[in-house]
Amino acid sequence: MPELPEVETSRRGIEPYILNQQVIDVVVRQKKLRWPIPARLKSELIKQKILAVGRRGKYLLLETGIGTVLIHLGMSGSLRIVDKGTAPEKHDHIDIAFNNNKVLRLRDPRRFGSVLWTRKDPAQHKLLSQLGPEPLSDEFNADYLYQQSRSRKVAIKLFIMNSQVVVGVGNIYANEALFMAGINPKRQASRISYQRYQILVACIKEVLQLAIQQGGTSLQDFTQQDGKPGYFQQILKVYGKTNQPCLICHQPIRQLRQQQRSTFYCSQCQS
DNA sequence: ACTTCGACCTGTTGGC
DNA sequence: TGCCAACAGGTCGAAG
Repeated sequence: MPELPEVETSRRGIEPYILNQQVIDVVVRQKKLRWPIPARLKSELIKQKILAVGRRGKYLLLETGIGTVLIHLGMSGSLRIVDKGTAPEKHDHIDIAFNNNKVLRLRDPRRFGSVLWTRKDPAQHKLLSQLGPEPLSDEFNADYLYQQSRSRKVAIKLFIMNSQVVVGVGNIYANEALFMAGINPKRQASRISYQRYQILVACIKEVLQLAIQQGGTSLQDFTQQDGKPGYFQQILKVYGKTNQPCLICHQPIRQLRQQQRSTFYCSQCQS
C-alpha cells in the first residue's frame, strides 16, 4: 500500500496527535516484522516526549531527546490513532500510548514493515545511510540523475525505483512518472539523454506532489477505522490499466514484468 | 561496481 | 460455489 505519498500523508495525519506528547506505554503483540522489534524499545521510549515527526524516504521518524523510532510500513502497513482502551484487531502489532489518551497503532498483515529504535543520528543508521536524495528536494535534479545513470545498464524503471538512486519512487509512481515523461520503462538508464532526464525529474516530482495533495485533502479523518480510501486510484493513468485505452492515443496499455514487478505502459506514447 | 534473485508474510483475485 | 495459483503498493542481502 504505502508509497511515499501515503507515508507522507500518514506523517501529517499522526503528527497533530503525538507531537510534544509523552510516551506512557508501548505494547508489542507481534515482534516478528521485517526485523524484530527491539526489546529495548519499550524501556527506552517510555517517558520520552516526541520532539519531531519526520520522514526520510518511506521511513517515518519519531524523534525523542534520546533516540528515534524508525517506522516502515512495508507493503501492507498502516497507522492510525485510536483512543486508549480501543481493542486491537487482527494484525495490530504494536501500540505506542501517549499521555493525551491517544494511541498510535500499527497494523501490518504481511509484516514486511518494521519498527526500529536508534540512539544515534538516524541518518547514520544502516538502513538510512545509503539512501539517495529525497525526490522533492532540489538535490534531486537532472544533473544528478543523469550523472548517476552513466554506465548503468538497468532498465530506467528499475533505476528510478532504486532507493540508493532516489528514495520514495515505488511501483505505482514509477509507472506513472514514466508514462508522463513518455519514456519506455525498458529503456536502459544509460541510453537516455540529459534533456529527457530533465523531463523525467519534473514528472517524478509532479506525480508525487499531486498524490500527496490528493492524500492530504481526502484523508483528514486519520482517527477513523478505515484510514485508506482509494484516493490515488483516480489520478492513475497506466498503473493497473492493462488493455485499457491509453488516455492520449487510445492504444491498449501493455503489461509486463520487470524484476518480478508489474509494469504498465503505452508502447506508442513511451519510447 | 553493478545486476539479478530469493526471501520475508497474509489477504485477495481471477481462472478453471 | 469452491479451489488454487498468481499476485499485491517494499527492499534487503546473497549470489552471479
